[in-house]
This record gives sequence, structure tokens and C-alpha cells, in this order.
Amino acid sequence: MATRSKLQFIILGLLAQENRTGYDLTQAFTDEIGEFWQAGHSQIYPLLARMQEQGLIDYERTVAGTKLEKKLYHITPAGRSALSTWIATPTPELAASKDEFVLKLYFIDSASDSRLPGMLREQLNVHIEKIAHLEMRRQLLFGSEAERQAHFGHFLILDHALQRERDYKQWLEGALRMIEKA
Amino acid sequence: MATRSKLQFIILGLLAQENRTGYDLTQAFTDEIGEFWQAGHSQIYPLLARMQEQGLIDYERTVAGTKLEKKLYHITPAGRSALSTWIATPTPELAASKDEFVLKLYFIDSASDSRLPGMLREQLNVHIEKIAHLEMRRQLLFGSEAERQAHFGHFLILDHALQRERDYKQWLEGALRMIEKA
DNA sequence: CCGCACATGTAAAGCGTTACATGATTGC
DNA sequence: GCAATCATGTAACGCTTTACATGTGCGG
Repeated sequence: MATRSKLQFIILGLLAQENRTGYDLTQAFTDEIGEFWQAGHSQIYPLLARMQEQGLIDYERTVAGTKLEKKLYHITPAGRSALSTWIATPTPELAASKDEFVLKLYFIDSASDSRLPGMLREQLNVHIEKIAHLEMRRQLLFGSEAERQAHFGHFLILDHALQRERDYKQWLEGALRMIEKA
Repeated sequence: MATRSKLQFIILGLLAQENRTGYDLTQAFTDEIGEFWQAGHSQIYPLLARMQEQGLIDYERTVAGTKLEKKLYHITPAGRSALSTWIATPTPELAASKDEFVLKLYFIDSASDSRLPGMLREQLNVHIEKIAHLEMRRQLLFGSEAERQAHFGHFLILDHALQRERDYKQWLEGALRMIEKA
């Protein structure tokens, strides 16, 4: 029964919001939900074809200009049903975080390892930039109370991402303090 | 050049600590580092063979009882060098977190969605249990200052995992308060 | 007319999970 | 003797990334 990828549900969710082309969906993984999930067009187009065969989605051809064909996909009732079922299904357990930096730390035994300060500071910069980026997006998307109400789930997870990054930053700063004392 | 999986470096790191069989390595992904990374034996055995061909590791056959062969792997100088290079390489960017629960939230638009309270509470339980588990491990592995000093990196990341889970819990509690007010 | 964005695909290679498959050792 | 654990592999399938491949539309 394999991994039953979440990608198809993301696509269903995005198509439930509005009709989109494969290209639009690809863009969404950069702009909208790149924070939470990633996928390239070479994964999306074949999956769209399979989902259409399964009746979860369908498309109509439209033409831009004189020749350029677009397939504008929309969700079917069966697709809506599958999406709804997925959302209602308990989320059993979270996978390991697979954070490469954390993994590297695992193999450093001594607090006085000469590589540690550089590694921690470099990572600190990465997260400081991430925080700035998330704060900007939060302001942009959810500056007003009305927008929070209209996309409450999105607001929640953006808020969560921001908290997580701030926590990560604090942890790195704490680690730096620990090794400085030693 | 493909993804250049991190798994091989984990194996190098584990073999740098002590010599192990494929079976031992598999166990390590349950006991020791299951918190941070996962891998099954069917991924490990073929990779060990490839790494041995590349000269990163080697093994000697040993026999338990009268017949049962074990391959006891050890890291080679080339393997140590590869491990060291990997650790020293800047960690460019973290992948998206791929948290399925967060993904589901993204598709919930309204704070009054009837599924929200149940989803949040269920997830809260998951994380409360995780916190308890991590606190136990922290106590078990790093109850004494000496143990923190001997495996500083491991201590740091366990501490980080714990902080992350506490943060997650607080976020869920905050979300629950928000929807109760509405 | 040039470059960038729009638009859609396929191919190759490796990663990762689940299932299939086999056999020995140890403790009860 | 039987079960749990030790021990090592292969196969099938799907996911994911990178690269290959092609062509249109639009604005300057």
C-alpha cells in the first residue's frame, strides 16, 4: 500500500481553493506553501495525470493567445470527499525532523571541539534570516484581523513556523553560551 | 550528483564510535538516533556494500556459535576523512518540515471549523507523550554532568528536541484558546 | 527581436518503505 | 522444542530530485 503520498492531498487542497493549471500548482510550492512542503513540476504533472484517471480531479483545455494550451484543473466531488477524509483522519505520528545540522552535532562529542563555535554561529545566521523572512510574510499575509479569520489554518501554521525558528535561535544562542563558559 | 544522502554519513559517524554489524547499525536507528533519523535494514545492507566498494568502510567476518556469520564493519581512514569533511561543510538550508498535521491545518480556513478542536486536542496528546518520552531519555542519558561533557553534541540535540516539543505543545494550546474565544 | 515568464512534459537515478525470504543462536 | 532475537540479504513499488526537452506569449 506504499507511503500514500501527501502530495496528492496538497494538490486537492489547492484545487479546492481555486482552479489551477499544473504551472500554477508548481508556483504555489514556491510562493504559498514552500514553507511547509516542496515539489517540482516533474513530480506534479505525472501526478495530475494519475489523479485525473482516478477521478479525483478533471481539467478543461483553455488557450492563451492563439496556440498555447493550458489544462485548467478542478477538483471533482470524489476529490473533495478524499480531501475531507484525509483531513479528518487522525495524524498518527510525526516523522523524525531530518535536520542535517542537528545530525552533524550528534557526532561531536566534546564541548571544546574547535569546529563547534563556527558551526553554531553559521547556523544562527541562517535562522535569523529565516525569522526575518517569516515576519515579513506574516505582516504581508496577516496584517489585518480579517485575513486571519479568512485563512485561520494558514495563519496558525505561519505563526507556528515563526515560533519554531525563534526557539531554534534561542537554542543555538544557549549552546554558544555553554561553550563559551567552558 | 544526486542527493548525496546523509545516511552514509550517519553510518560513518556510528562506525567512528565503534565497530558494528549491519544489525547493530539497524538497532541504532531504533534506540540511539531514532529521534533524529530513521532507516531500515533493507536500506542499510545494500548501502554498506556500496560504501565498502568505495573504500569508506571495511569489514571482517566473525562467527558466532558455530555457523552464524557476522560482518563486523569498521571505518577506514578514507571514511574518517569523508566524515570530517561532511561535518565541516556549511549546512546550507533546512528542508521543509513536512509535518502532516501542519499541512492539514493549512486547508482549514475558518477558526470555527468543527473539526479543529478535535484535531488540536488529538495532536496535543501526541506531543505531551513525546515530551514525557524525551524527558525520560534526557534523564537516562544525561542525568550527570559528566555524561553531558562526554557526548556534548548528543546532549545538545536532545535538549533541542525537548524544547521543540514543548514549543509545539504551547502553540497547540494557544490555538485552542483562540478558537474557544471565538 | 530578445529575454523572461508561461506552460507541459519525459528520463534517469537514487532514496525510502514494505514485503518477501532465509537461516542460526539463545534462553526458557 | 519453541519463541524471541540475532543476522543478512533481495524485490517491488512509489517518492523525490536533477536534468533533458520543447514550445508559446508578452513586454520592452
